[in-house]
Amino acid sequence: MPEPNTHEPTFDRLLQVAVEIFAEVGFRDATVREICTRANVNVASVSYYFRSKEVLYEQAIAFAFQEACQLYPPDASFDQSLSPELRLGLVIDGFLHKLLDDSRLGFLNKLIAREIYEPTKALDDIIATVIAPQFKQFEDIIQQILGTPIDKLTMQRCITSIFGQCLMFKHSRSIIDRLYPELIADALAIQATAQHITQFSLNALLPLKKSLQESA
Amino acid sequence: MPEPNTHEPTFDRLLQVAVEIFAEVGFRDATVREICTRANVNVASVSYYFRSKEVLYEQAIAFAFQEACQLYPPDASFDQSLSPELRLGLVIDGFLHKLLDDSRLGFLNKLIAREIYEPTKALDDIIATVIAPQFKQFEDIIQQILGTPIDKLTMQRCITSIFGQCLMFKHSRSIIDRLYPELIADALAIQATAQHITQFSLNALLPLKKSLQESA
DNA sequence: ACTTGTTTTAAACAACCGTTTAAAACAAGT
DNA sequence: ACTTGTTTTAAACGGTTGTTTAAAACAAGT
Repeated sequence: MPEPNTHEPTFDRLLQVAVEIFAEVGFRDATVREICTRANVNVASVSYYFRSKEVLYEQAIAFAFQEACQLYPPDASFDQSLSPELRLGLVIDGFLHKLLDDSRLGFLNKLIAREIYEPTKALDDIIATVIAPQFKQFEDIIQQILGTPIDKLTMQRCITSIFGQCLMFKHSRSIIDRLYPELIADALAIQATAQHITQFSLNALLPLKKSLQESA
Repeated sequence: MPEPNTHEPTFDRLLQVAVEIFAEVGFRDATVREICTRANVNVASVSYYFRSKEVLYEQAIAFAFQEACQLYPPDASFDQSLSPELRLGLVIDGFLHKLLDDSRLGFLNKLIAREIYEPTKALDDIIATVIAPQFKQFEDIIQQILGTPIDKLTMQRCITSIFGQCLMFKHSRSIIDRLYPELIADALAIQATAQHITQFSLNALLPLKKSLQESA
């Protein structure tokens, strides 16, 4: 029985493995030798098919993005018929699971999380195509929850607060593992944690509504 | 006029510069050559005074810790006579400023933030001496705010939520700089952002108190 | 079978890393 | 002045990195 990855063309195997390894250890710590070894491919193939490690990285991100698009099409969180509170919960739950899941589902979000912490040239693209839209979605949801327009900076801070609570579990994973491992022990725990972040944020947002109404 | 760092002994200059560079670029991306160059010292000095780059790193962290301890002694946030709400604000404000300040004040917290994202052997020490106590302080404050004992996991999640909101501005600095630069434009803006995180978290915590009382 | 263009391969390259070496420079005690 | 122990120095070492090379293997058309 031949290895499964021997049948697919070299180019595709390289891309797939590149996504995995870049997501695992980041651009800097990933070596083209490791990528090629795991893809059953000669070291020179990276230079041959892509021009450099950098180009391979960009293509890997693009590939992961395409893969993600067709893997999970427009979420239920975009369904405008649902209440904004429910949609906020769906977004957070999906985001957290993708950040913590170790299957192919989470590769894109892991690449992005790495790119956020240690940016490369690719970050600006990622912000434009992924992060800014996600922030916009948060903004819309928050807007609908509050009902009334809100101060621009306050809105930015609220988005940051929600986003920060989620990313904590990726960027500060080491702390979670050592101090609070139960919070992400299994899928159920993750779901409960997502539920907490949602409720925590909703609790925090509602008084903003009140103080706005009172001052009107 | 001789360079100021020529008078201090080699050992001390190495430590000081090491703290700076490790805080700036992290353990992996820091090169002993760069450290030695900026300290006006020969490359071999690292092996001579410390055994290796690793040991230098550990000593640098320890040095930064000592420096921080005598630079800002026990905060007002420990003053038990103040209200827990106020103390929460003080902790968050101090933490955020140290995370974002580029002077010597912030070196320790930057080293720690890096260590959290990409742990080395030093992390366990740091958790025991810095992070766990800080989390304990959050726990005490939250406890006092709520008045009544709270579920252990809920407590852990609340601490994580607050901590995550703060660390967002360090670990996801690239996003802030590109999308919401006004949030940390100057000391005043940072203070306002800290105020937001505090109010956001207080808003989120209070309903926990209510739901506990109601279920009692 | 032979040619042509593409793909794969083992080996080498140049640059950089942390670390070591052995000699030179220095300081202090006698 | 000379010895002894410490510090500094330029140079080199061994290993790893991304990238290149030039020859071998392969595929397809005629």
